[in-house]
Amino acid sequence: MDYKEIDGKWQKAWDDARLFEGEISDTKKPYMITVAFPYVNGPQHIGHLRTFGIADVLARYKRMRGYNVLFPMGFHATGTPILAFAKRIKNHDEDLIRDLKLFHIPDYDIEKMTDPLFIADYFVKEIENGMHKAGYSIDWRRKFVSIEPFFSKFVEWQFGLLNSKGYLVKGRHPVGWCPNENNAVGMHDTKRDVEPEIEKVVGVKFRVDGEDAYLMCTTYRPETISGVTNLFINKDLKHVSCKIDGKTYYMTKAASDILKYQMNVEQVADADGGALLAKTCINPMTGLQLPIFSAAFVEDSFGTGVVMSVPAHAPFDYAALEKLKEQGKALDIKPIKVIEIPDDSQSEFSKIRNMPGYLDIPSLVYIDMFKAKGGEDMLGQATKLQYKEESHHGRMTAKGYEGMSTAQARAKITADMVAAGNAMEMYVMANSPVYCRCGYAIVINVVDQWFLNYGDKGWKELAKKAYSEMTVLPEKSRKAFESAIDWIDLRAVARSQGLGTKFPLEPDKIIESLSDSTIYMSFYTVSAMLRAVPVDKLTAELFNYIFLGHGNMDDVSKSTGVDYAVLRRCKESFEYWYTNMSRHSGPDLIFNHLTMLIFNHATIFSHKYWPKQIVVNGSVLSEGEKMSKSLGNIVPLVDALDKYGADVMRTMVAAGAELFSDSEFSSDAAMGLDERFSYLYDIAQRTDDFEGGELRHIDYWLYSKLNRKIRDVTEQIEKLELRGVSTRVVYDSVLELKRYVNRSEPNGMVLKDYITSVVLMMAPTAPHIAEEIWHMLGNESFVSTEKWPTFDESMISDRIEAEEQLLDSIISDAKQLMAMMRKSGKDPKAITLIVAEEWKRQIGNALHKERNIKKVIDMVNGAKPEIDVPDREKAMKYIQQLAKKMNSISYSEPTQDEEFGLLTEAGQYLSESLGIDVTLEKESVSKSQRAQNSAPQRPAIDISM
RNA sequence: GCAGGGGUGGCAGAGCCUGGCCAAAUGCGACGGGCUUAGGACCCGCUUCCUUUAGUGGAUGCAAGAGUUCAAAUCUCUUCCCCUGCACCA
Repeated sequence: MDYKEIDGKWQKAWDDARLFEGEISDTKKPYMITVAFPYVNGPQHIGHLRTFGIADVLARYKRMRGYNVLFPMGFHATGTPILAFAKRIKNHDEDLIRDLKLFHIPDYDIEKMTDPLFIADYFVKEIENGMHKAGYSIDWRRKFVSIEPFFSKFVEWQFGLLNSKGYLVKGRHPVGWCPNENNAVGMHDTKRDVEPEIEKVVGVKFRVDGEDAYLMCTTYRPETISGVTNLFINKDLKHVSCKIDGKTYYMTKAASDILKYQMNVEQVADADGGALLAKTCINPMTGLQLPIFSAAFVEDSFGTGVVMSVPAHAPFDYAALEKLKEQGKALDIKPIKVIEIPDDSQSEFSKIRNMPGYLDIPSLVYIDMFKAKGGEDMLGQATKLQYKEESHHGRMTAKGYEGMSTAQARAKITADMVAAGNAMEMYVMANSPVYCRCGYAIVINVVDQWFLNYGDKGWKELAKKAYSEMTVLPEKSRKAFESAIDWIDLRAVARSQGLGTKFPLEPDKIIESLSDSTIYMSFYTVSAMLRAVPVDKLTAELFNYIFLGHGNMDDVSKSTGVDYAVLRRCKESFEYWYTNMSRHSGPDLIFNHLTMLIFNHATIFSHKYWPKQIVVNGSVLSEGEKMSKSLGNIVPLVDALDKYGADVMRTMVAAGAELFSDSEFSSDAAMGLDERFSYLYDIAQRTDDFEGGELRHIDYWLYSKLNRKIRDVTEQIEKLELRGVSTRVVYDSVLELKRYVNRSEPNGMVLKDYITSVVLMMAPTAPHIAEEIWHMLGNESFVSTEKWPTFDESMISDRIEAEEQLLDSIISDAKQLMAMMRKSGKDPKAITLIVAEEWKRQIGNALHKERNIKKVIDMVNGAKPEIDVPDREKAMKYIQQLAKKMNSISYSEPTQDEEFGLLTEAGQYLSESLGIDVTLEKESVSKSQRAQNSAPQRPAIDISM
């Protein structure tokens, strides 16, 4: 098949007919589909086909269901990536240039890509071209780019609105920070692209006995505070005393240098580590006096450089104390156990705890466990396992928290301690040191920032309400959104660099590029009309009128100078289309864009304009691997479309996997699809070669399969379970047709009916081939706007399908038998099939129903027999045989005569398939010894030699 | 660590919600055979083990273990393992 020619032909025909241009209608219900617009910093590869392709399948399906469908598209260019792209070109970045060449981008264009606007413009065109070639049913009149001035006006309006609602707040937030360059660093700004992992920990204050000063220890395990027996410092490090919020603390100098980014730390004086060892502290939970020792494992710049020691629950602490004891120090320190692991838990701990020698010191158990195993970092591994098992199975024994789970106690103790002023929350970098590209180690800075306050309670409630009314596909991603809505809190909205809209409250900043695109979908409803309006006329008043219905047309027209007809059409367009919108994207956007979209819609638009559906889909693997530059398996979309055709690619990538999982591109699968499409195309061409005529068993079978298919596929496509749709429509249809054609001479009318419906069901995923076959079948209309087929429940017959299956099992049984005979040198001449008697069916059905042998025996052999049998002894034997496999007895619908009739009709098919004469007889008249082996839907087979 | 998703035959992947007709669809791959000058095309068979030289039988089996049930890939619990996300970044 010449896919390229077919694709081009129908794409042009659709364009000429302006088939996909959405206009509002009085009679048809709207259905608007929007996809997260593509970011224009690179060409499209086949991965893009997934989200956009699925959306297009839905658009095409809904169109066939009679909806007035609008599928618009725009382009995203705000933020820093395009600037970074231009910078890399300027620096002649070889990797990037090589990638671009892979996509056949000519040198003279690459040279111009030092200009960000050129880049954006270039890829807008590239992507639009690819989308056209993929056959998306997009209304292109509405496209816009997110850096166009008229869109910026819309974004400014939105932020003004959010500010007036009080959702823009100034706040403080921990970020990875380069002390050298003085700016925030994310993963992309670090050496080897390491994400700085910021963790919240608890800083516990231990008051120095007899002084108004404290030693503070950061800990992940506040539940063990009452088990603290002493503190550790490293006396060889440089220490200082410093003031934090009026209180004096001792810590290492390095720690205080780092901590000053996240709190008010003022260094007062140097402090001598050795002198600190002479002091003691008070445990804020138990009041115990704690000595201070020196230990080498204490790190200079992690936390405060002061560590609390819990020998019962921390292998490092236990080991350090043991070492001290060897030196004659810390002799009176005894581990204090505060967490107990029950004996019956499935922990490693409980397996060996009761061995002699463990004086109720959990950490010692873990240490010995790993000592026995040997290997590196014995204490580290012991710590890890103990932490894990105590977190999982542990129960508190500490005073005041007895019986609590470790997790509960951790939260409760933290809260109690903070409330009493004995602890504070602070941040540490879990994977420190992380280095900025400039070479400096990154610290944590708590910075002032403008935020969108998604933590606002009222707003959250509103978002939850909006979400609860939405359809989410696939259903199993629902929970992810629920936790995202709960979790999302302050979100920084301004950045110091990047393309985009200026932040109204701080005009030297740019609005962060996910924040500027939370409600842009609504802009599609008016973009084509507003493009003609001078930008300075796009005031807040105008947007308030169009999107919120504020004010009246005359006033707005007068004050903005915009023609009232334009205003009215914009308002009508928005109010029509935006009542029914489905939003599509990949799962990576759940925790940011999609959640923000829910929040912003909920607060900006009135209830009827909230999104009705969110669809999240997986991505695409290329030949079994994730697409990546290093593997070199990135396939440019346009190349693939040219090589395999749009429909093969659409079916494979968009419909090749379940919604949430990754689909896979492979040339094998492409060949497989090509074969099936070709088969459908060929057989459609031949429908007129066959006569009509009275319907036979096999015709009813095909109708049954077809109607079942329509029923199931309709149900699946509604849920966008496209893998099921494509296997049923493409793969299964070919299998069914092959069987139908093999079984006997096709009925031309039946064949055409079948193919017509299959083509209609193919239209959303494989629209070009569907159009081609549709017209080949003699239709003049576009299949793209035809009606989706309906099914007739009465044509779906389990029985007929089971009966056809019976033929298959007879054939395979007989083949097996003949093979066996030939193996032993015998030569089969003819086959007799012996159909089981009626009483066997009755017994089988009774057993199936009653599941009770005695009852059935009674029915045959009792005082008042309900089942009439010719020979009671035989019948008893038969019951016993069946009883053994009670669970697998199925109900037999066909009577002996019906089964006989079916086999008679299929006689020729059986003979041909087996290559041997097949005759039939009933059990009662058969003289064969094998006749008694016959069972309902399992005729006995007698082979004569 | 927290949150979400998952673990099915050589591979991919259905089935699980609504337990029984499930040794488990379908596709790919491997193997054997046919067709053919040839074949990456097409057709047939086979792809857990045992049994049977006239069949429909049996065992084991859907990460591991336990439970519920007449009956478990499917329901419940526990454990192990894998993937994704954890923010100012599109």
